[in-house]
Amino acid sequence: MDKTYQPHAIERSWYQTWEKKGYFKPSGQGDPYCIMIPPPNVTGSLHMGHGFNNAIMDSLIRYHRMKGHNTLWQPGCDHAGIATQMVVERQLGAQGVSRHDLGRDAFIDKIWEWKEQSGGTITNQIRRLGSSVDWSRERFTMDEGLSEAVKEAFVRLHKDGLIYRGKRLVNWDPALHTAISDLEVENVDDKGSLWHFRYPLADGAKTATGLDYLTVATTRPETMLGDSAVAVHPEDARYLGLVGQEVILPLVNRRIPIIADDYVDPAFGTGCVKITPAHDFNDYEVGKRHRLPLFNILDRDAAILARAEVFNIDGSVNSEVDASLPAAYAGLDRFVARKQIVTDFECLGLLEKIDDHALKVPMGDRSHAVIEPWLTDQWYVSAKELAKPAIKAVEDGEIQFVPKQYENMYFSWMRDIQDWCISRQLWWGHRIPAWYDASGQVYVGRDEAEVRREHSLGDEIVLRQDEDVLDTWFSSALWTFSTLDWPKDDNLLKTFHATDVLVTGFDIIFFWVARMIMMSMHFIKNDDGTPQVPFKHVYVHGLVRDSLGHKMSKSKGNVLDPLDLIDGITLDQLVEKRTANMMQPKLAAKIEKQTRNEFPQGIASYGTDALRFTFCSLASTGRDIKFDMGRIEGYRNFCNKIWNAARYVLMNAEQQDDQGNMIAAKDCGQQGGEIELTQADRWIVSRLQHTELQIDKAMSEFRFDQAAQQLFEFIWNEYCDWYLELSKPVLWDENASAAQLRGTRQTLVQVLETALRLAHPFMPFITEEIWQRVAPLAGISGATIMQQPYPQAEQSKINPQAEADIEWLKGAILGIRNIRGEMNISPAKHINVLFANGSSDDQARLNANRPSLIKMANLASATWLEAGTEAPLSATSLVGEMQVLVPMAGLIDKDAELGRLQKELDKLGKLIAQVEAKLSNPKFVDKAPEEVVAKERAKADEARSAAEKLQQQCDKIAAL
RNA sequence: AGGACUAUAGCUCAGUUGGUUAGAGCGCUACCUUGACAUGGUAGAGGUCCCCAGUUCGAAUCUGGGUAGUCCUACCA
Repeated sequence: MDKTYQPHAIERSWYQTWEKKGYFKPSGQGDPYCIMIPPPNVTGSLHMGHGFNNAIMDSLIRYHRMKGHNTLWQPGCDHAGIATQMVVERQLGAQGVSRHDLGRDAFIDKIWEWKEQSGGTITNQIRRLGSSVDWSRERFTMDEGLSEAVKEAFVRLHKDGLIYRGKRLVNWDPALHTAISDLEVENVDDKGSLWHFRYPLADGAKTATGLDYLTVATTRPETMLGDSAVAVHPEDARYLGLVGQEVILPLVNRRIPIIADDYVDPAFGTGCVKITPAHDFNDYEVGKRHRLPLFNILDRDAAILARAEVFNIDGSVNSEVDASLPAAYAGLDRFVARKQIVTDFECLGLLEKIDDHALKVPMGDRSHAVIEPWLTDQWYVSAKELAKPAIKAVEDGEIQFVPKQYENMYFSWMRDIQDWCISRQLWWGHRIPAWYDASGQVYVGRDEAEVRREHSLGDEIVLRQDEDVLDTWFSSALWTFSTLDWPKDDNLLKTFHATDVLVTGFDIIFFWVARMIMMSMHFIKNDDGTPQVPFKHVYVHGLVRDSLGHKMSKSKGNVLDPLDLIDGITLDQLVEKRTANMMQPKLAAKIEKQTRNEFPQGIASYGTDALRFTFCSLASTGRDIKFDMGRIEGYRNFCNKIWNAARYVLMNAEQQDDQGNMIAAKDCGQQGGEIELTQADRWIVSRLQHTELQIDKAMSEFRFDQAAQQLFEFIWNEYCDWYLELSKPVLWDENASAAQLRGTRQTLVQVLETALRLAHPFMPFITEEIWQRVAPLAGISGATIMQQPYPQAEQSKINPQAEADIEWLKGAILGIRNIRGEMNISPAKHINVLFANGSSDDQARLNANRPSLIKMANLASATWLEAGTEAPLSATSLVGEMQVLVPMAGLIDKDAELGRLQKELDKLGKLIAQVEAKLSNPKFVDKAPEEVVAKERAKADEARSAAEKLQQQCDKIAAL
């Protein structure tokens, strides 16, 4: 083995081997365990969030696979309608071609081309992350099978009355020319204005204060062209008499009524609200209540129409209204029209004032265009009914969120869920399985033939399929079962559904998690006919942020590619990567500066295992993680530590014990005929059992950080720091018996072999690489560590006596090292140490551990001082009652030792004061549980006795 | 506007049902190339657990109120 750990030398080849040999496929044996990968966008590339997500899922998958489960990790990608279409349109745009130039079919072909070309990026990244997904079951939401599932779901929901088509206000994205759902709208803070317009009263009417106009305040002047009323609060005394009368809408010269509605807040602005039902969601509701006509004044680009399209609120055309708009605005973009209209009001003397106003502007999450509420025909899923069982499943604990607080977020959204607009005016996606005849009558079916058959439509009737496609999230909502061959075959579905855990970020709980629950429970049934949940647990992890706590995003230029942490990247390459293809090239300079500042040396190569271990160690309670380069470097060092520990073990154990002398793993820790175990051997085996228990506990609670921590501490602080060192005096002892040597060698091997299995779910590559060399020494044959059983603690191997003995030994060594370190005694100096005032147990322990003690504390001698024998003047450390004495002569300065003792005494003094304060409080003694009081008493006694001994020592030295 | 979450060492974070001398990694200081490892070893320094009240024998932990930050949902024209 190389002297240092070189991750790139081992990772790729192991992954290829695993994949080629089919180790990622379900074993077909044991209880099923299944995770569905949250499908990344096919044309994107994985970022740190995916790396985090994958690290957790693969840890769970490998853990359960080793536990003997029939394990499936289902991979795949999402077609990501809008995002993907935008990417390809942008590419075409760079060549001066629009999608309309190509036409629908050719454009879709282009997207497929791009998907073929870029889809490999993600699968390569998933492989590099070591994710043990079953590639043979890889799915894409636009695959034929999944497309069938989408059609099936649509048709059935429609039959069940849960999908309908309707003309309503939707969030219209004027840049992308499509409707989007509420969730795809981001409300962004903006500083705007509140314009106060005067609307003259008709027919000479006057307000209570004698004015001949009403003043309305608006943030969107241009929509006044579509006003169909002015509303006041029904109890607003100022305007009571005017309700039912009319105002003349300026510029348009339309008479519109003054209505009374609770919606109006009399305290805000003037208490008069212009009502534009076709361009505002609240006004739409008001309009519905008052049966007002809707004046649609905008086209799909959000430019002003020449003539308003007029509908009543029920969608019928209102022929009584003259709907022509002032010609001056026709064709103007809404923001241009806004300026013009304000100017025109001013000219008419009808602009009262302009106030600054903070508001939220709705923006499309993809296009960042200002969203326009717009009246169109769209398809909707009616969500209320679907939500009911989905809410109940979480209430009943059939689905559990981890951490639990996310359940509240889920409930609050689900209990107030709105219908879901699922149609999109895009080309890339699942075409809606609906057909129209010449009169506009709509028919829903799996295909045209079915529609004709079911509705007895002859060939003479021309049918035209709906041009629209479905929201990407519609197909994603079916992911847990559409990937398992639904609706064609329920074999896999019966085995792996409900899946075990969904691992995801909180940002898509509404988009995806909630909808998966609704869809699964509608379509999939348990054996007893009850609705089946898609997964039993939802593990919600936080976002990965940069070192400053900022969200990573391309436009900020602070994204990290997990592969760059694995392989490393030079500074120049990183800058190049972050500033290439910028939407706003101006930012490039800033990003470059920031990057050069944060990574002056570029990024070193840390390897997959270190990256994964870092993610696991940071995965605590669902909170966001600030990615800290110090952590990954530390865990790369941890890998190196494991690597070198293995080198040491192999160096000592290879070609030493043939198979005949091998003890079976299960006997490790027991005294055998040809094997003699030291207390250190029993100790490390005992500590290993504790570690196994704690890791199991952590995994059952999704506490990957604790599992990682346990592993780290066991391997580094116990196995490497102590056990390996304790093995040296045995292995290097010329007088050691063959049985003792075997005992230690085999404990070294077996604990290492077990620890590798323990660590494998978190660091798959290094554990496999080393295990291949170590397993044969442990008498284990097997092709891969992946298929070995996960270590399980055995109560019989927990050995409190051995643990106490080694704790004693550690205490003595630490005491001596402390004196050595504090007193600046050269590490090269072999010193003589005396042990005094101890029990017979102490004496026995000294005798049993003398060689270890001498080696690890670098002593010349360790001598038991018989009672009554005068000790030379010494620096002192205590192990319980026993004194460990380092004679000062020629080594230690008197004042230095006094200083050191005083420091100890100060510490003890504080402790004693603290504990005695408690104990002298009668309320504490009376009320606290007895064992707590007893513990405090013992603590006080121990501290007092120690202080007393150290004080004596102090006095003795001071007296010189 | 409502809600959630966060605040612990210089930095990144653990800290279970209230009882720990409040921990880890990184960084820092000193010493050390000793036959697994300098991607290392040994020893050490470093904390008013955001603030204020309360409950309790006892609070980093529970309650209330602040402060600061992050986020979600809804939204007043």
